[in-house]
Amino acid sequence: MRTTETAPAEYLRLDNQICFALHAASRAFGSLYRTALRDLALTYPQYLVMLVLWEHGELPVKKIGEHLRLDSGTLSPLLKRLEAAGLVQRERSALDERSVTVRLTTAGDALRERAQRVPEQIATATGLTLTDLTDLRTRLHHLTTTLDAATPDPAADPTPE
Amino acid sequence: MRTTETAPAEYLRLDNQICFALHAASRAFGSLYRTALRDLALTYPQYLVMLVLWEHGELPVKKIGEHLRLDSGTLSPLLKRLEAAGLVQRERSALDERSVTVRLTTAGDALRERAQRVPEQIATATGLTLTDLTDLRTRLHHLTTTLDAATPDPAADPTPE
DNA sequence: CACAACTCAATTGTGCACAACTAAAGGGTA
DNA sequence: TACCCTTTAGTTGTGCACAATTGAGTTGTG
Repeated sequence: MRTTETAPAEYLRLDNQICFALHAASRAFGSLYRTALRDLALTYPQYLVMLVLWEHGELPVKKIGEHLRLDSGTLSPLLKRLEAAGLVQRERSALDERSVTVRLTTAGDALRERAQRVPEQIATATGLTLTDLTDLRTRLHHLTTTLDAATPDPAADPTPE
Repeated sequence: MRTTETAPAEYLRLDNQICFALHAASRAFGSLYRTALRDLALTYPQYLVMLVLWEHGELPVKKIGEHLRLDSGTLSPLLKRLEAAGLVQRERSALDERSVTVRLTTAGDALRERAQRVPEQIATATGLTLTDLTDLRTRLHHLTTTLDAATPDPAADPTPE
């Protein structure tokens, strides 16, 4: 007698692997970025924040969090480190004193130039064609959207009778 | 005058998105697992370790690390927490005193039963077919292998003249 | 105006990832 | 046997992710 039926087990084992595959791939990307970003003295999440700022110029913490799906618990200390590195400046908004505006310094803006070559390095390392990269990106984006929709928001009212 | 050519910029921006897509997808999976594993009182990485042990029964720390691509810096404290929870038992090997064997306790083995339903919940939440899941898993696995090969091993001799 | 509800950032606490290092044990060779 | 090199866990320190909480500020409503 077995504790498990084999029929569901095969199916079930599969997505254990998909979650692990995603976890491992994410960490492998992390290692690669760590290497590529060493010269810029940025961590990978710091680089993501800089990308958002390079694109949008100036944003409140809240908006950065929306772009990156991160909350203040992660961003506050990260932004302090970027400020300590002289790359950004944080200033409490005059219009709404609750909000803190994050702005690039001259050094932060200048770093953009040196960061230009990073993505190409990464793309080469993936060994994928532009088409494959686009396709994978699309799938992952779609997957994230689906997963987010399927995950109950911990802040949501659990029983709104 | 622009600081950046538009031609490479389009190409370069793309894989900024792929790395972010992977990062976001990984974290979205994390949230989903956090919810699914709440009843089992396991974190997602702890669940991965348990999966390895359920499959292989008894392994030294080193082997667990090879399966999950994790080192002792991550595994040692994690395994201590699993031991404190009564799920595993750690014992220094008699044959090789450097090695620590990790074994499931009765409770750890019993948890397998309750964990059976987790993967199905997850698979459903992805909203993907079995075929799509398999395909994505394969792509990610391949991507990880490629990335690992492209990432210089930090422990490797940097200039072997 | 008063007050409740909400918003935003920051803080606290737990856990994971990883580099760098330490310590103990094992294995090989002069 | 003595010495060196390697292997294996563990420890330390830094940084990220996230839940829960705090506190200041804002908004809506009576």
